[in-house]
This record gives sequence, C-alpha cells and structure tokens, in this order.
Amino acid sequence: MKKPRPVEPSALRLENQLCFALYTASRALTRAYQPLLAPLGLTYPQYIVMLVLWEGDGLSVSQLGARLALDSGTLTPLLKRLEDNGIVERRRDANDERVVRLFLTASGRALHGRALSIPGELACRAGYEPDAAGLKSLNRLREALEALTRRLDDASTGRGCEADDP
Amino acid sequence: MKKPRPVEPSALRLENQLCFALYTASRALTRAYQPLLAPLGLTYPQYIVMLVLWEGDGLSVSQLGARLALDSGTLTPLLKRLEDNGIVERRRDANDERVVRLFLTASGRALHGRALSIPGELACRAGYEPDAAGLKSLNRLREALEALTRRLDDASTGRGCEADDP
DNA sequence: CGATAACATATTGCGCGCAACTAAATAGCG
DNA sequence: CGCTATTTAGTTGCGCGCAATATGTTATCG
Repeated sequence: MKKPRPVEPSALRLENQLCFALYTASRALTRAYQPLLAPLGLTYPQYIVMLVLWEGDGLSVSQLGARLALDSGTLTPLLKRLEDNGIVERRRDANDERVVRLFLTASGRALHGRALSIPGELACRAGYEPDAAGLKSLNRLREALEALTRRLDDASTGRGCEADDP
Repeated sequence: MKKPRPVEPSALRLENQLCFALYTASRALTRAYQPLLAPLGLTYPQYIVMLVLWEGDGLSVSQLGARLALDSGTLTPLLKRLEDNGIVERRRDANDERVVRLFLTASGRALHGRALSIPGELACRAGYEPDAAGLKSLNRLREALEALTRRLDDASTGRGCEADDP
C-alpha cells in the first residue's frame, strides 16, 4: 500500500504562493487604474467592457461574456449602470427577442479618445520605459498569464488529477 | 508648443492589455481553487488569511492587513465568518483594548493538514510537472508579479508621471 | 488632570463575481 | 401544430474589496 507522498510544510508559506502573488497583483492593478478611470466615470470592470465595445459594438451580452469570461449575473447590472450613465444602449434583437445587443452612444464613443492615453500613463507611472526592453518583459508576462489562464480553465473543467497508477 | 504625442489606437485592444490578462488569470485561479477549498469550508480569500495564521497566530487585524494589503472593511466581516465557523478566535488585547488578536482554534489548526496538498493538487490539475522546469517557470512568474505589484503600489502612492520637460 | 490628537477596529454603502434559480423566447421534434 | 428542450437574459443571495465614516481606546500635550 502506498502512503500519500509527504508534503513539505513550506508548501503553504504565503511567500511561496503564486496564488497570493496573482491575487495581490490583480488588486494592485485595479487600484492603480482607479484614479485614471475616475475622471471618465468608469470602474475597472466597466473599462474592460468598454475596451471590447470600442473594438466594435452591436454584440450580444453572451458574446461579451464569452470574451470576458463573465456571466449575465455580473454583466446585466454592470451594463445597466453603463446605460444609466448614457454610455451604452441596450436593444433587443428584432429577429431574436432573447438577445440584447449592445451599442455605444455618442458619449460612449467619445470616451474612447480620453481612454487612449491610460495604458501608457499607467505604464509610465509604474516606471516602465515606453520603448525599452521593459515592453518586451510586459509582453512576456502577459503571455505567461494567458497560458496560466488556459491551464487553469482546463483544470476547472476537468476533474481530479492522475493517480499514482494509471 | 508640443502636441501630446499621438497614441496608437491598438493601445486599447483587449488582447494587448496586461491588465485584462491579469484580471482574467486572477479570476481563473480563484475558480480553480474553489472546488479544492469547498471541502474545507473556506473561500479563497479566507484561505489566504488562513495561510498567514497557519504560519503563526496571535497577530492583530492590522498586522494581518499589512501582510495581505487588506483593510478592516474587508477583514472584519471575513474574520467574523471564520469565527462563526469555529476556525478562528478573536480576542481583544488585554494591554491595548483597541487591537484584536487572532488565534486558531483546534479545528483551525486541524485544517492545516487537509490544506497541505492543495497547491500541489492544483499544479497537477493545471498540468505542471512537480519537479520539472515548470516549477522554475512558476517561480519566475511569481517574481514578475511581485515586482509588478511593487511598481503599481508605488504608482498608486505617487502622483502623475514626469512630463516632457524636467 | 483634561482636552485633543492619533490609533485600531467596526460599520455602511456600493460595485463586482459567481452560483443558483427564474422568465421569456426560440428551436426541434413527434 | 403542439410540446418539450435549449438558449438568452435577468434576478437573488452571498462574499469580497474598498472608500468613507463612526466608535471606542490610548497617547500626548498643556
């Protein structure tokens, strides 16, 4: 009979945890964005939604949700707030009354210009040189995070891990 | 007079955004942890708190908050829930009635054993080899995130960026 | 000692995320 | 056609994060 392999107690030390680094970095980024987004009247998740709509509007709530990995429980109230603020319009599709299509209003489109400088401003505040190898390192970090996300989503979908004997 | 330097419209494309990759990866990680933590009766932020307390209890709410970059608005209700679940005890410091010190109960300590295998299990589910160079790449990712967090916190503390002329 | 400032935690309010469930519309099938 | 299954949003409930504020405690200064 096999004993479950022993686990080092240090496995749970906070500073060893990728999970904690990721959790903290994500919150730090949201905090850093907040003062830049406040003048536009946007929260950070609202800004993420606007990034998609600025690329092209008219998509449905579920298409937006697929892009962002968010469901209607999050998006519906968020989009209603954007609509209340006059930035977004929600219209039922005439051919399929189930789907709600999302459109930018004039002021929603106008926000795009004011948002353009935000990523650069944030990178600058964080001390990244705009043209240096720092850009390359940011890209590598982004790719590593995307790879991690893919693996984690697979892990959530699948169940368990292979045991000792196949 | 200098024009503000033009910004590429692609600056706002979603797939170019480190911020989106980080936001998505953080949520994916929380989702991946959730089925492993549910048997312990812990949410992901509660697990992060327990990681600190397992390293040593008796610390104050503000010390815990400094470690996690969380304030009492988040921690107080979270800790009350842990106390209601019989995992943590909150005691006012006898020498300073302002501070609340946090202690593990017996069942809180007992949870530690059940939690030890979680990081490895998750790494395995995500397809990382436990002893391969994959471990090294996870460490590099963690260090990159920690460096980013430090820079972002500096950016949040400080104000603005240097202009074109010093 | 008494007033006041500084400090530690608690409370309130709001906006996510997400699970679970509901409601309405369409698709598909006998 | 009628009935069920599927699809799409919306709703509810709960637990964060975090800003703003309140409450109670200790320190400081005259």
